[in-house]
Amino acid sequence: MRVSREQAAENHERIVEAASRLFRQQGFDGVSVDAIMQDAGLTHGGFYGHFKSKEDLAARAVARALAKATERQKRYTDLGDLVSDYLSQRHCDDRGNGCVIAALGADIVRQGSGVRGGLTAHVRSQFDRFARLIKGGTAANRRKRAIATLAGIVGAMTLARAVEDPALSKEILAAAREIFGKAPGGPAVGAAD
Amino acid sequence: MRVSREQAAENHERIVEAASRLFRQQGFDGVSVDAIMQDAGLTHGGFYGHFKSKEDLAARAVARALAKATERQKRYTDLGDLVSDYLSQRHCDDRGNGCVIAALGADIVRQGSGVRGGLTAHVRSQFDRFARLIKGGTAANRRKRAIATLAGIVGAMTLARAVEDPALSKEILAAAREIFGKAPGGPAVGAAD
DNA sequence: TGTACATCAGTGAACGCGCGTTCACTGATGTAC
DNA sequence: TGTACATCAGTGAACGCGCGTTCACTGATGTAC
Repeated sequence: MRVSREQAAENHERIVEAASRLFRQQGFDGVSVDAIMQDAGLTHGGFYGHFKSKEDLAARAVARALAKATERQKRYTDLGDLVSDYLSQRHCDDRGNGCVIAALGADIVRQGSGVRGGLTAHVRSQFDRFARLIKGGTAANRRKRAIATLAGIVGAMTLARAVEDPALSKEILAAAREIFGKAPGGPAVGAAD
Repeated sequence: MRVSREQAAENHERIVEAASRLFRQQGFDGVSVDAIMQDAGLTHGGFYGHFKSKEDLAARAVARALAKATERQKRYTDLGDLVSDYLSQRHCDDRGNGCVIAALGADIVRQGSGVRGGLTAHVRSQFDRFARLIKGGTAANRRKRAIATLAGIVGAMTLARAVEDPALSKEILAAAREIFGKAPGGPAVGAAD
């Protein structure tokens, strides 16, 4: 049963959205093409009319999630606010709609160039964005602190999700909010607090 | 063909070692029971004489890797040295013998209690170890800095491995070595550099 | 605007394959005398 | 110490299953007149 071109385009979007969420929740290998199509309200047979392969969809789904993240971050003018929201309990509990790097982490290195290339560009732009939000010090110092800050919040989220004990998880998030909210590693000029 | 009890025990160890390495290299889902047994020089049929299930082996393999990591870290008396070695190019290139958290990262949250419980205990002891190596500040401050330091090095390794560009990867490692080698977030008492 | 036909998005059965797991069997090891 | 037998670690064929992917088909959509 053919559908209209707009309907087909809408279906395409729904598949990418479903994949983007499900991959982050359950990993690339933890979600089948059939599960994605069902989530999008379709049957699995139509999949290859939209995508070359599951890997092709993975690259598009990751790109979609990264683009959304970039868009969402544009509203922050203060790095501390960004870090606080990133390290929130809500983000920790909602893997499907959160940071791709924290959700898929080590799996990314095992993916094809479609996924890894998109992620590399995103990481680069994140460093630039963070560096722009950091005050004081040389440009080189701000860049190093930007790198350390992204690494720190990604690692803290990974740890907070990995541990079984909710109290320990909350402690990790709180400590990381405190330390990384200030973009650590700046030259200790003023020596405040 | 029955083998001696010592031989059987040795085989058991070899299976755990192989799994420990292969899981870190290729992820839990990326390695089959057959591949692990072949790597250990055996055939797949004997697997269930040694382990209840693949998940059971995963828990033991992770426990083994974590125990080895703990043992290896006992030699460090300086947190900066530990951080430098952790963030070395060698560790970045050798996932199979490196940090479990950086190698399996987000996959851990999707594993059973056998894997997650072991990891939780390990993370706790790592925080204690790091806190003991940090000088200055209150105990509470040292603990927060210990948490931030572990998060930072885990996240930096995850990022350095995820990006496709080797130059960017090296830059991430270098920046993180510089920032996290000092256990950032301490009270700025002396204001050195 | 209305009709006739070509197009093609989506369906669901089917494919080969590799997975985790089971099991009857083998033959060297361990034990009892 | 030597012999006879029970044990059991490891083998390899086989299991059911779910996976990614293919394909003949359907029927509403889009197009040409």
